[in-house]
Amino acid sequence: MTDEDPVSRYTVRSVAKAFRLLSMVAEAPAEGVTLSEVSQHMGMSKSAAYGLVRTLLDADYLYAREPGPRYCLGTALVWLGDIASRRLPLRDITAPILARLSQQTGLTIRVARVDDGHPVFINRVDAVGAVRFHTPLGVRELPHTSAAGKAILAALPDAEIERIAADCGLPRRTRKTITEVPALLADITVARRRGYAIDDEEDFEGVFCVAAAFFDHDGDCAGALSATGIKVDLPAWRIEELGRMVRAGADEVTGLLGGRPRDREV
Amino acid sequence: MTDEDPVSRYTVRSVAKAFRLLSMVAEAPAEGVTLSEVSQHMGMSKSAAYGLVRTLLDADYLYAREPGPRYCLGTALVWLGDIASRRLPLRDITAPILARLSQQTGLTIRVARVDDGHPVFINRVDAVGAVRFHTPLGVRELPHTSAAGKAILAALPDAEIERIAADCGLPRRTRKTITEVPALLADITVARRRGYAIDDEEDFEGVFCVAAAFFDHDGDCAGALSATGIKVDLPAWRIEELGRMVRAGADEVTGLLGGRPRDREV
DNA sequence: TTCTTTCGTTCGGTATTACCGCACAGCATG
DNA sequence: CATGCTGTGCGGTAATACCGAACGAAAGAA
Repeated sequence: MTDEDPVSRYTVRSVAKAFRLLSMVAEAPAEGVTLSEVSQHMGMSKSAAYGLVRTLLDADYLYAREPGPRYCLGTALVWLGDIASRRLPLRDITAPILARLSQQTGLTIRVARVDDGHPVFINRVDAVGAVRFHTPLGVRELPHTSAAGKAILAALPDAEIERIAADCGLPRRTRKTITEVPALLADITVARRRGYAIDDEEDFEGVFCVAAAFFDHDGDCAGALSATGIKVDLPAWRIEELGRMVRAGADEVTGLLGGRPRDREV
Repeated sequence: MTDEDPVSRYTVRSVAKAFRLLSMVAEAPAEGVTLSEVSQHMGMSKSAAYGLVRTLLDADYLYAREPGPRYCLGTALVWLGDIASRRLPLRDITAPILARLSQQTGLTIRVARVDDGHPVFINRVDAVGAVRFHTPLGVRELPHTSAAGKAILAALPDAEIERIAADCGLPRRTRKTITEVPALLADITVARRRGYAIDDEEDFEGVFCVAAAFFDHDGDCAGALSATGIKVDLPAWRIEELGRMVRAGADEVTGLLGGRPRDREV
């Protein structure tokens, strides 16, 4: 066997397998998975899967739900995830601003940080009584299908945008997703002038987002705030108002970061 | 070597080590840990620690913060923790009640589920502008030092309380921690009559908690709601009012669970 | 009922592997 | 310059995690 690419020489394979297992459980239905499903999806014998699962159970990374047993994500992950998210500096700084925007707008407000041009949402505040969007945290999202992603791209030079677009390939998510680089650049040019970016059903049908980026002390984009709602609830005048509010919130974050906004025309 | 107790025959040791490493990082300062600290605390060579860390980095369970590199908990844990906590049935049910209580009281409201008589907090809503308590989620807490723990104990027969007390040994946390079984039983008897439990600086100096339990369809205690504040802000009349509000919130949760409250006198 | 299937669990044996020791490179600091 | 830290690489070997087979139990079919 001379496979070198899939894992580096230094990768501890058992650990990588354990993480693949956790990802599999995370992507499976909430009821959990059975041991046989694990062994099948992981391509390993039942006894090997059993050992892995037992290890995860002992560490509370999984728990067994009767009947079945069906295995679900355990409380140790709640613990680690809580600590990890609390330690993200952006989260504490932005939390009160998220809460205020959520109250003012009655919408779901999220904050993303930048990861190589891609947005990674790190916190979310659902407005009371609002529609709940099942948006994951801690995942690198596509930059061209979300308002936050486009707000982040807008802070980069066009050449950089083209590089990122080439990397991820602008996959289609809905009928209205922008899948061509020129159209993306045009949309971002408009966003730069306007001061906020818009996602008009480009990620999910019927869902509308408004987002604005904030900047750190180097003038680099550190992330974006976004407001998410149902399109039918958002006439043009409301979007304009939302854009101003999100823009103001993002500028406030920039101030708290001790940052200065980069010139709009990059 | 004939050690059998520390790990069962089915434990995948590398994975257990990876989890110990994550716990270590979680308990270390927020700035992260260096490779040498890892190898020391884990009792393994630097090269072995390097392999583990590389594996965790590749999976985004850790990320390297410059300078140093110092290793911190990564976004994959935010992702998994978010999914895990969203899938806890109690969390969705109680979320709006937490938000309402937090607004009404201006305090931090938490919800715990039961794990063998111990409370495990699974969600928290900080009131805007309130003091932030650094209370972890997803961890089995001591039953006798928190209001939530005592509210949960109050739903158990005295014999069961004595067993749990013997298990964890009632360790002291502050000057006012109850460390003797008779005093604990007396405190819980009062809580049963009153309808809510109190933690009067028994876990942290200066911190006061009020909690009430809720019940599932079997009449078993499923968890508790608690309100946490600074003692100097809470005169007796306010505590009484808080107790009524928390009790009402917990009863509401009981209703949503399709449950019926167990008879107070167990 | 009885047969059949499928589940989770357990146990040796062996091929795989993860670890230790050592050596080297990049930075700081003295 | 020397000296103390880092993190990074590479063999060799002891440790190990995996496979395959088998068992008891439970669920479904005849």
